[in-house]
Amino acid sequence: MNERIETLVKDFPIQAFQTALIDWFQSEKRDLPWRKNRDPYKVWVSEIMLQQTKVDTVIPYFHRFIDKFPTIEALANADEQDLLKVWEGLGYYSRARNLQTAVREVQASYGGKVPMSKEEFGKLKGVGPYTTGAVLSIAYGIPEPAVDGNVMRVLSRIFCLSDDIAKVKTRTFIEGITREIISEEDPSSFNQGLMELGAMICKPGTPACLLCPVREFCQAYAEGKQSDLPIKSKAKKGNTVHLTAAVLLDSDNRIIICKRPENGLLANLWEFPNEVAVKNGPKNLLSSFETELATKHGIQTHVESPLCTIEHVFSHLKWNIQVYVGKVEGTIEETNELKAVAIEEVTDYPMPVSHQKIWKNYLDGRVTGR
DNA sequence: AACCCGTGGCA
DNA sequence: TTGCCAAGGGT
Repeated sequence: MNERIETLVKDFPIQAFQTALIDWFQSEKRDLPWRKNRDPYKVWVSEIMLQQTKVDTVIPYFHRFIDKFPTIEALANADEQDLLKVWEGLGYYSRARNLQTAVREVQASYGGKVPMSKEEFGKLKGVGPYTTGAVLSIAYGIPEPAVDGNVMRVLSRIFCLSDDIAKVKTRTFIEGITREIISEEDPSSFNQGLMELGAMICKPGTPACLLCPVREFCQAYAEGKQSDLPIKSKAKKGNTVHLTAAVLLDSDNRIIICKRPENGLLANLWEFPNEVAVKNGPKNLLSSFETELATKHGIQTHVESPLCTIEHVFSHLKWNIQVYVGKVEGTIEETNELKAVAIEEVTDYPMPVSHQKIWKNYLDGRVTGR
């Protein structure tokens, strides 16, 4: 244990803190679907879904996911497109693909049973330090820290830490603190208690200290600094990318969609043909767009009329999409990356929310006769 | 270490 | 409207 952690923990009433936190968690915890049992697979799925995602958003996805893929075997054998369709709209799609890679590894190397050692489990794709601690403590009762944003905020206030919680080093440091104060008897309730406290009481901004079960242990509260902690450096805001896109119909009124590359942003999801817009006038823009579609997909297109503008904000960039309606000459040659599908079949394909917006706009326009 | 990777809710 | 935030991990 390093010297700074030793100093912080030396006079901290560990036993009393554990009892207050765990008792509060036992009586106040929310009734969440992944808390119905300790099936390591279901705990694992929930923890992946909850990464950077709110509980209320995850709940319906969790139900649909477990309904469709109830076991490790079911997920391991699933088609990736079916998997992405269930994940559609949840974001961070590599989580889903990494999870499938990981359960296949569990099938191949661990007889289909989620491994209990942090070395083995933590090595799996998409499983980092937080998820390792969360799954091992909740499913198996192993006293391993599970330090997420909640825990960093709570412990920054309890111990009055001014470290920047945006830094990886700070998470490692707080894991060290947690290792010293975690309950060996009930690490599951301890870890979940810290997170539940962060979510329900010890919120960002102004926390509800008067309702806090561990207020008497909180140094920030004692010093009136609870609203100034934790320290978190700002993320730089992303640039805007201007795109030109089109809903294209072939001579059979089928819709042209294409598959995104297998790596990077929105990997392997489907979308309407689009290109980065060139910085020229509208006429020039559209003709160069048609040229790019011909070069890239080998399709002859006629972009005809504007449909809508879509603004879509990502965590690290923004899309501004000028959308048009147009036609493709004849029928296209379908490939793995390019398809012409019936109007009713478009939503069978996993699409990012930005392109779902485009499709909704197109269908609304058809209904109103635009 | 810094950047990439989604989305929706909310002050 | 804009920025911030949410049970992070990969590279």
